[in-house]
Amino acid sequence: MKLARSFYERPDVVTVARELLGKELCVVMDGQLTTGIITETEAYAGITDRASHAFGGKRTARTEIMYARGGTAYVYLCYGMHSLFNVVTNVKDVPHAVLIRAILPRKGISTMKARTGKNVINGAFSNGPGKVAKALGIHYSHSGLDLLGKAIWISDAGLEVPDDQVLCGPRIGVDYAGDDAKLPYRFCWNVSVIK
DNA sequence: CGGCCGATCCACT
DNA sequence: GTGGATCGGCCGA
Repeated sequence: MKLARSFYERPDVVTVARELLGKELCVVMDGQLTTGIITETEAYAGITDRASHAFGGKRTARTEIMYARGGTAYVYLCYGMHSLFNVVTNVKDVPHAVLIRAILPRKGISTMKARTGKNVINGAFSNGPGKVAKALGIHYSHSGLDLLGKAIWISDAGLEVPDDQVLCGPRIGVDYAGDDAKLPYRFCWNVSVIK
């Protein structure tokens, strides 16, 4: 069942990041359906969060998408070669977002393998935000798409994600953010217990 | 307009 | 564990 607008528009981005674990991210690109269970997320808490692109209320052509209403896709290019996919949360003009860092591929696996080439190492797959977007066919030009639309949406797969299977800790790659880099805004569902 | 840098990934040692 | 790839976005001049 597709998640409703109200799921994304809630005020606490950290809660949304936690609850996105176990949900199914579904994407139709190039006529191909690919989906995966979300296993790792990070919250970016808007204008007060030094690690966020919207820190200090900054608005640019790129970050403007973060100010859209909850349930919008924010995708941007990192290191000149990787698209990173985020879920915009909270109401319009509050630039909160959740980065999807890892998924467990579910449907369209052969399509994902074709897109990512030989990115299958030690049994892991689609772990890492750049690889997730690549496997799902998401490009930074897709930034701004509605998550209640027909290209990208998220479903409640009916999976239970108990607290004792969830790791919570600091975010990755945000050392530049000072004290905010230490905030426990990263959630990881321990995949080894899923099977 | 020039220069710096990044919410990363992979090959290689 | 480490360094290179690679280029859009952002800022300062």
